[in-house]
Amino acid sequence: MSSLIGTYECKADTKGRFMIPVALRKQLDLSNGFVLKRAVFQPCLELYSLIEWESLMQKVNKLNRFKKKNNDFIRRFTAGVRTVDFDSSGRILIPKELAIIAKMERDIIVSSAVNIVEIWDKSLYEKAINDAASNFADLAEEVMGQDDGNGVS
Amino acid sequence: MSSLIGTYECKADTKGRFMIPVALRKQLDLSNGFVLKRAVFQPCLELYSLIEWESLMQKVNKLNRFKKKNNDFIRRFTAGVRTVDFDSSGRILIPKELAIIAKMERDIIVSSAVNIVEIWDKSLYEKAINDAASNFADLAEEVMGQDDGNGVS
DNA sequence: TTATTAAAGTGGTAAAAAGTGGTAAAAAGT
DNA sequence: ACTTTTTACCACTTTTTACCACTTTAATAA
Repeated sequence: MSSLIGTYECKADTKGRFMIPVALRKQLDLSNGFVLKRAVFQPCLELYSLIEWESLMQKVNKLNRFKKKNNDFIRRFTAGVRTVDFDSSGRILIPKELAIIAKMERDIIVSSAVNIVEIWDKSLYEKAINDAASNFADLAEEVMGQDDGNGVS
Repeated sequence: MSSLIGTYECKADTKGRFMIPVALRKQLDLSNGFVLKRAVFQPCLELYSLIEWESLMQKVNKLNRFKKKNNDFIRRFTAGVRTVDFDSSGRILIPKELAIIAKMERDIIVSSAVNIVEIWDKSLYEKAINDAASNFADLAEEVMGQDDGNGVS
């Protein structure tokens, strides 16, 4: 699958449904449904095409479950998976539990991340972006910002 | 066989019964009953379809029972195995001993783990998930390999 | 053993909650 | 200006919850 492009803002309705922006929807393979899951490191959700998910699971399926590490990995990685579909009007419904995990309110950010789509509550998204930005600044300064005249300006 | 997909939250009634969510139930082969057992590594229960269980038992049966270690393993592994069925309304009853082993209270998590279903007390599940998150990067690297473009983000 | 009692398990149902499908009007894009 | 997309609803269906009443199994005491 070619990589997806775009960050979009949308609004959820009272039932927790919202429309995936057309521009993004056009890039998705709608034929087989999707898998929505909680992300591992961030309070957001991830949307996989079913194809993508199944091929991941095929790999996971090869793991020996009598190793605790594998067992833990499988559990953590597949935590909070749900299948979702677009309804007749092109909306998806975020299951209650997942909406709670990602602290989703009205304003939603839908953002492509290579071959999956991330779904965020808007304010958390902005926070994450800002945090990442300031970390990056620190990192850049630490690595490149020595006062010896050889730093990168 | 394609993998099971879904993490659901349910509530047990006073008798320790709860409904397997339809979405998950639809994915299960209901014709032959199920095997419920305590997990090896974690305080949770595992639900196997009979097919899945048979194939696991076939592996176990290959072990040489004249070795004490194997014998001990088999005993422990098959301890607390129970067959369960859905009742007329699609509920399953967790046998008392198993409920105690998994410390199950009202809030239950039912979660697919590739080809079996794990059943957890909610608070223990959350704890397990959070514990796993802290070393997920290491886990993922070890379990799935990395940086080959097919890894897990 | 058998009668008595407690605990575990079964079956069903009304009411609440969650999810589905649709549409008119507002907003955005062309 | 007109077409497309999104929002904010409403009405409806399905699923789940929280019960109650009953049957079976197990445990205990006479």
